[in-house]
Amino acid sequence: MTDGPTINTIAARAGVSIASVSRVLNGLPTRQETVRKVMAAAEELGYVRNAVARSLKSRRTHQVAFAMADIGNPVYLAMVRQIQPVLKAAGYRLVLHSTDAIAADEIDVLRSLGERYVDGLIMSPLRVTDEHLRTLAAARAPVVIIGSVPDGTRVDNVRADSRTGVRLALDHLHQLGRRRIGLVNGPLDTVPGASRGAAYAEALGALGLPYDEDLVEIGDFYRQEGARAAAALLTRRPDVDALMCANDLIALGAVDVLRASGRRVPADVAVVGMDDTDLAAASWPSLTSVSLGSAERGKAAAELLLDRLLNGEREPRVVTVPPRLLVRASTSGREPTPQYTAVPSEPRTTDGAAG
Amino acid sequence: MTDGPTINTIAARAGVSIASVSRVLNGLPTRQETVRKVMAAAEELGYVRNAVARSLKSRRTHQVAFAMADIGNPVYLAMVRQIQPVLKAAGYRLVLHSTDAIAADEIDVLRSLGERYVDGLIMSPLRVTDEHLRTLAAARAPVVIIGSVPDGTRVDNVRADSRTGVRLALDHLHQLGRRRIGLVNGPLDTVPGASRGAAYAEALGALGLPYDEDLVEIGDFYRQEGARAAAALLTRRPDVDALMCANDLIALGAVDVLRASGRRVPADVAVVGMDDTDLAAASWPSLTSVSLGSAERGKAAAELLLDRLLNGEREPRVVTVPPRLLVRASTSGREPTPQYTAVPSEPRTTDGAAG
DNA sequence: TTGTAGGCGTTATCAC
DNA sequence: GTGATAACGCCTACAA
Repeated sequence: MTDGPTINTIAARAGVSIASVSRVLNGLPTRQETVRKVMAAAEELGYVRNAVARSLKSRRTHQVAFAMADIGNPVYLAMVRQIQPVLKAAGYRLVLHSTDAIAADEIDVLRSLGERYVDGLIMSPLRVTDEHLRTLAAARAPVVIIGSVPDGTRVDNVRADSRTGVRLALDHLHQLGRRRIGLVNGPLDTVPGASRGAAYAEALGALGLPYDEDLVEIGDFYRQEGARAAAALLTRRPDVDALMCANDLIALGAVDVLRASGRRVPADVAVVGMDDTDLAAASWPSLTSVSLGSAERGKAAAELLLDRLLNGEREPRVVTVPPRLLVRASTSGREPTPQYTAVPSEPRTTDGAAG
Repeated sequence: MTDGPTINTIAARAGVSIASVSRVLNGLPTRQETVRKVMAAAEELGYVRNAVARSLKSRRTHQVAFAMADIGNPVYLAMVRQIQPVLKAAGYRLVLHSTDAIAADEIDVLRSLGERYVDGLIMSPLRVTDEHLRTLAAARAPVVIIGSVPDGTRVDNVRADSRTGVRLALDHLHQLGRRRIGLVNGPLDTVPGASRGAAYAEALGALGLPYDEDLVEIGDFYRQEGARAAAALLTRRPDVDALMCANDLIALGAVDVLRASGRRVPADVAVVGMDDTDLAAASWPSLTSVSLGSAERGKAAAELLLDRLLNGEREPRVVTVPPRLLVRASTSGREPTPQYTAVPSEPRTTDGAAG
């Protein structure tokens, strides 16, 4: 663990100048003999390039940051899983930030781009405040935002379409003959909560169903909160025959409550979740869920960022990932063939525990 | 997005030398008037320190890397969730590596420490080969290994104890009156597979139960592989009354198969998983699982590393995290109060989708 | 208290 | 081809 060798060390050892060492190491045209000497010296000394010095000179770190609200949330993990390999293939490292959904922290991350420790940033903020937009405009490195920003914002942007997603779910439930479809939503002051609430009302209208506020309950995006909210809704409207849930965790909580109340899923009440996290396929009954394409959004964001790193001056682009309805047992009643999609199909990956 | 200001820019603007600027920015004793001028100039110019130049000089990046086998695996995610906040609190950034369980990639990560883009590394290798050990000994930055290394290896090391873990599970099953306890294991050439297999045999012996190779089936650490292996075992031994599974995914696959074969869980066959991933609590019936303390191991590793970064020359330390049996419905038959442990209890974290 | 100058390890531009 | 030499942005003796 002593101080590593530098090109100076090598130059001395090989009896050449540091310029020659650098040339050899970078594959620039050099006399064979020199190449040999330098390579030999580098080999013997166990030389490794210093990435920091390199970055200072080249103004490139080959690092990209991903800032998410909560590293514990499966949705972001699905994104990380896609982002990581894309960046890795392009020779970039991934730096992770978890902002705990605090706006100030997100702003901080944006500002810290000025430190130049990364070449770019992918960020998935919970809300987009004016301050976000201002800081964004002044950002010192390319940024890709996952989540909607106001039209006209000059930034690469990857969006989900939860409006269509909710519509898909309600159409499905309607086709199954359900007419008293409840909504268990998250807080309305979050972007997803607001948009899903509005989409629910709109979809009901399109189906010719009345909007009944007794059928709507607000909780939070957790299993327990979902359970609580579902229970409240069931008390008010024991005749509900379907529950649209604003995410999978809420849906799992709803299933818990339905089961506890002696109702069968889906025979008595059909349940639809959202986000299609790993838990949807793993639960029993498996959960019908609207995928908002977390994985695709992550991949698209990584690709947008890489593209901009190569081509800094192109126009900002907006990518919208279409939703997809994954019908499983919680609405169809037929449990699909067991198939687990949580882990990639690489052979020989184990669970990493030792002992 | 033009070139950011440097201390030179500020010095010019404030009419002082770069040394004074640096002093002010670092809070060294300076005349009030100078401080004022420098701060004003810095403010106006929107100055942000360049982390790369800083690192070159200070030889510290304030970054730490975490190398895991597979970013898709819940076990590693549990570790990342703990590692991240610990590092963040200490002012370190987290760089993520996913090595796809390829030994050569892991060696690469170890070697790349010479590039000095991080101050230290936490690594959770699948197997520890001689080359790992050699590269480890020559590593140019502090490393913490999660997973067992040979005794005497001079490296900070965090271990699970799957031997005791398997023992806990088998004791539990035995107490429930189960006597024909099968094992659905992963590949024997992985560290976890080997140790869990041995632990199973040992625990049976301690309980006075015979070892019957018909009760043991090898698959891989995935749900589908687990299902296949469980099916094979059931065909051979239809009278099995409990299944010990080498991880949660295998256990979920086993439950699928048991259900498909008309057996009740746990009435006919009790099932125990391992690792206590989020899926264990989320599935139905909820899964009894042996926690090997992934979260604790992650936290311990981060703390060991931080400690060494402060105190480079202390003796290597070995931390062993004790296992814990979490009894749930797949063995006890009583479904516990719905409670979701996948996400932290921070309020107001949403699922991050927008639209 | 402040400024000058050297160095952290590389890359790149010059002459030679 | 090769070797001095000047950046990259910052910190820090040392000198003034």
